[in-house]
Amino acid sequence: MMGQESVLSAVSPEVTQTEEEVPAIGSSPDALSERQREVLDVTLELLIENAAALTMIAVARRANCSKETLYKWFGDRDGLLAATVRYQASKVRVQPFEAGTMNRAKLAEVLEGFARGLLTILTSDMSVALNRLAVSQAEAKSGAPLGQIVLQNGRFSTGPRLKPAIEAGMRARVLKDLDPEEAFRDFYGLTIRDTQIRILLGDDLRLSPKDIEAEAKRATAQFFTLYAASAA
Amino acid sequence: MMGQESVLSAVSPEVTQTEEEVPAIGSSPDALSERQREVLDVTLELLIENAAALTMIAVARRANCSKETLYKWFGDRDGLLAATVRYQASKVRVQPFEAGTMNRAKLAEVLEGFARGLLTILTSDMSVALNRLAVSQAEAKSGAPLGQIVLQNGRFSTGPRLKPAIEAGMRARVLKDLDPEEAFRDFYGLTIRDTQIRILLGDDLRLSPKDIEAEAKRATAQFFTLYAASAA
DNA sequence: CATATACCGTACCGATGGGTACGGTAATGT
DNA sequence: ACATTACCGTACCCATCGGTACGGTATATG
Repeated sequence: MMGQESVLSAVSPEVTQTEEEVPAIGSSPDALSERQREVLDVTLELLIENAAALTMIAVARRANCSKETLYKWFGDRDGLLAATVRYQASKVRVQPFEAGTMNRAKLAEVLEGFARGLLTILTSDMSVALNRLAVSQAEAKSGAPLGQIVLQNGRFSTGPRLKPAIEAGMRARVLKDLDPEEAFRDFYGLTIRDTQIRILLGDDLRLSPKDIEAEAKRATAQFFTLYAASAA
Repeated sequence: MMGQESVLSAVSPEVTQTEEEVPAIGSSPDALSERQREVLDVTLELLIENAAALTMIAVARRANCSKETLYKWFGDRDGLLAATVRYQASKVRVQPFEAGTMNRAKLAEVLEGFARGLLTILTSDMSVALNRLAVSQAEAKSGAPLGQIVLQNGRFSTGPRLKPAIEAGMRARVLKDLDPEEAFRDFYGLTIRDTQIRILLGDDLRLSPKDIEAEAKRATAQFFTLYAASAA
């Protein structure tokens, strides 16, 4: 017994002899086999289509696998969900921002790119579906804190990634002295405003790429208004 | 038959001879009897305690009423939920802001009060529970758009209420010329930032009254930085 | 008193869905 | 060739829950 055991180990005691697949970049896909990734893709698919209809049989049927296999791999329904969320999160790895000479134009570019990315992600069907799922499970004491994973992906991952740029901006005297975490949260607020919550609540608020571009520019300009170093 | 019929009108084929209650302004308490309000309070209670355990029998038991009565009054489960959300929304009516002389200090006071209120509401257990519920039901095509009601309460109600103040600020040359709706959304973003979504996702982020006070002041100051009229 | 109304409490029904068991099959290893 | 492994598909069990039915009681009304 135990050739491919439960993935939701969170520890993965021994397993993982990885006979075929390179773990790719660090992201650590938790030793998911090709087939397992297929299953998780199906789960995401169903989740986006209709979260209410996301049942074990539905997944098994569309993935052409048996329920028994699902339970063997993922333990139970929550395990499947957690694995799915983690899997999706692992797909969105981004470049960590390379430090270099920093000036206002460069910082503006980084900020704008960040805002664009954030708006694009958070308004996407995928993100909306995952956030809805995580929110609705958030109160359950179930050991799987989906919310944390989602936050990791939508906020905590981008936050630390942006902070170095802000700090570089401070060192280059482009920005005032400030707490990078607070500045980041301000920028986040200026970028997202009420967009995400409205979408999550079902408000039909769609952003075209043009809208996103404009919003990113606006947020960036506002950020500079708040935090640009006063004089030279 | 039919003395107190289904509340979730939306259809109510014949009924509604309205022998007693004026519908007041649109929203109105929808002619809820004392006993019905009791039931809805129980529902809210259960919702806050543990939304997953919010079952018809649970409500009936704690409210000491029969399931049959619940169905008679509210039609079905969704009807009960919708009535509950609407009921709670009806409890939070606020004063509509009285116009008067406007200056920077006065506007700052209004903004700060608004931000305080918004933060207080959106971080409360009640709001979190209702938002979780509405978010998780948002995709369902069910005729009851809980999300709209919740938005009405958490954003759309406060938005229009704040706009007159912003407009007054513009007229008094305290603020630049701007689109009140956009300015409101900016202020909303500066106030809430990532607070609400983090709480909804289960992040244990608690704000003390002191914190809320500070956040409100910060958001207000930032808003003026963005939008104060340049010179006199 | 008789009747109707409104409601409670309990029992019941049917569907759904999580979780398990089992038989069959294809591939792999010895 | 045989055993093992991993898996599919189906059938099955069981708990839960939405929704309905029914009997009983208190109140009001004529």
